Amino acid sequence: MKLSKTSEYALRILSYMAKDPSQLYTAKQLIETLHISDKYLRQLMTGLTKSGLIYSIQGRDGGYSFAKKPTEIFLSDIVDSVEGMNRYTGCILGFEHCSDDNPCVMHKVWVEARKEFIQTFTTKTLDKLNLEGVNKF
Amino acid sequence: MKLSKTSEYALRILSYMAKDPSQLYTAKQLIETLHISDKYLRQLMTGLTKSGLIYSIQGRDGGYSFAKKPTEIFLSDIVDSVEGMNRYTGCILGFEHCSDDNPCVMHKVWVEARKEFIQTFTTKTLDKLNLEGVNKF
DNA sequence: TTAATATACTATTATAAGGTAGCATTTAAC
DNA sequence: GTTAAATGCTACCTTATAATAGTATATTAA
Repeated sequence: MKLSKTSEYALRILSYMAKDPSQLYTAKQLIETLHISDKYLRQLMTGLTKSGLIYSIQGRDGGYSFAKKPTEIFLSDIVDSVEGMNRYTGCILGFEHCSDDNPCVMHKVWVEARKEFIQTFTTKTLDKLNLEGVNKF
Repeated sequence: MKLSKTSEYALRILSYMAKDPSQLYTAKQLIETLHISDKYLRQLMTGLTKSGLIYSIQGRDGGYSFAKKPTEIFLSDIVDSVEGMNRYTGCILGFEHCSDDNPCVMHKVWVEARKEFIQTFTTKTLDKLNLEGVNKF
């Protein structure tokens, strides 16, 4: 019931940016505000750029900004772009061929338990979060 | 939204054993039926033994059996004993001090999303699973 | 008491995730 | 053009998880 560290970072960064979505953010600024290591953040941002959630401007006075509006970015989009689709689906017992039609013994329990999670993350957009105090930590 | 491989194995093994809970199962039998590697399964079983879910009988004609009845073993007990308590709780954004009183921006969303998971795993016991075809994979 | 058949323990190896380093590339101010 | 300030790329290092190997210990049947 954990997401990867990389997902945590991606959600933190984009939540922070969503508070003022039209701004251009430099890597330096994000690093200092959110306390994420330099090179790791850049890698992550490159990934988010390639997946189309943000765009980057290279060179002097460059930085990152939203490519889609926060009203159009679902939380699941962020997780999916970092972890690869379906990372957080799949059988809890690790069976390859487990499905609704051919369920493992824990299938029903697992599917119901994660339904709320998937439901929330595929319907909530970035702007729906209460972004007050987004960088207070 | 994943559990560790070790949790997967633990759930698989105990689900299998729960179909005939009074039986004494040898490591060999579990390995052959469930296709888990020899030494890894033994390590795992030693851990489950220490956490009090099963007991082991050493020596010739030994094996593993339930220390608690499947009706008394919650799915969360199994996961907790393998992963350590609270492995699947904690803040989705990785903030140490995030709590109901001092929530991060995603706290509310996250708490609601995982509620069903925690609810299910802390209330469902092993015997409540539909154990038909537990070893068909 | 010996041999056979179990589990227990400890150390090692392999793989994946997380994180770091250095150089290359791009762009705007001057 | 040159320089400064920004992102991009690739390779490497570190740490944690997963898996393996070998030896020790326990128990029972003969």
